Amino acid sequence: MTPRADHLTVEVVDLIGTVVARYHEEYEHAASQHSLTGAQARVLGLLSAEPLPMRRIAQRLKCEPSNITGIVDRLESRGLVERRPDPADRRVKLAAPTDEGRRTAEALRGSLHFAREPLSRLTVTERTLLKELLQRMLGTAPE
Amino acid sequence: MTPRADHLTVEVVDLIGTVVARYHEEYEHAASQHSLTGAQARVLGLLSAEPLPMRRIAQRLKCEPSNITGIVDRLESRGLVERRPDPADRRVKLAAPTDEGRRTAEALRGSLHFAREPLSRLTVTERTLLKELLQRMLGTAPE
DNA sequence: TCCTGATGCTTCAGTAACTGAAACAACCAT
DNA sequence: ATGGTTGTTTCAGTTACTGAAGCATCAGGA
Repeated sequence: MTPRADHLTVEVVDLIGTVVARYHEEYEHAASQHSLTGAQARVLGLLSAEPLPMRRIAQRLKCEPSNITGIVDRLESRGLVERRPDPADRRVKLAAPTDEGRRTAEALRGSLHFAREPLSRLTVTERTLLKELLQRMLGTAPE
Repeated sequence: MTPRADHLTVEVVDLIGTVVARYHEEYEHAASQHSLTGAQARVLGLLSAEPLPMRRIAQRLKCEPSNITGIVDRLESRGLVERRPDPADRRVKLAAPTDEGRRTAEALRGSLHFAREPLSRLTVTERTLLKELLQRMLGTAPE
């Protein structure tokens, strides 16, 4: 009963691959419309929710902290992000979006077509169904 | 009737974002287990289906041809890919996997857990449903 | 046949993303 | 205070990527 590579599963995986590719395309496109790289857009998006220490950003993005230094440098030199001291720990630097950074992050979210265009082909019932299937798949289903 | 940012849609988009992130993680991980970068793995995967001119690889990966030169260079220097002349057009070079390249591509496919692990949480009926929803969403539904 | 323009690949310069090691400051427990 | 740990940066080195320039080849006319 081990469906090593049954036809249906392969088809679904292929579809997910297509979704991933399209999502990426759109994300990079939206980012470059605001003169950001994908990595910069991801960091800015994270920070727009909440200022974070460098180290946490690296954890979220699953990369080395030394990498984040450079990305935040570039965002900072463009006035989208600033580094603040952490009052609780003087080793830590908190990266926080500036007002302009927040505006850019907002605009970025808005230009992400992926939210609207492909999903608009589904009815509300179908969207709910899709949501539940994805939750089960990801193991994040509420019990 | 423009669901600008209705709650359900946002939730689904978030879930898709999670799927995308997890897919990428696994892909990069699988690639690095074979000492390949993500880009190299993608090119090798493409070629394992069929040898291709540089130009076509660039189109598929949506990047500049000059970029592909470097990636294929690295694959070639590791003996996974070779460049052959195209008998029909002497300008063209076909990139084709070597035997070892084919074996590596095969092993890579095998170590892609994403195919099995998350989907195994769904029943056959659910998988079929998911397939249909994704097809409709991507606009590739068979009418 | 000889131009001429388009096409396919590479080379080059320049930037961004990334890793891993080393350095430094500040933290924390003894 | 000592010493180990942690957070950030710096540095060297690799890969991925773009855009411009160059070279060879092709394909269509005059």
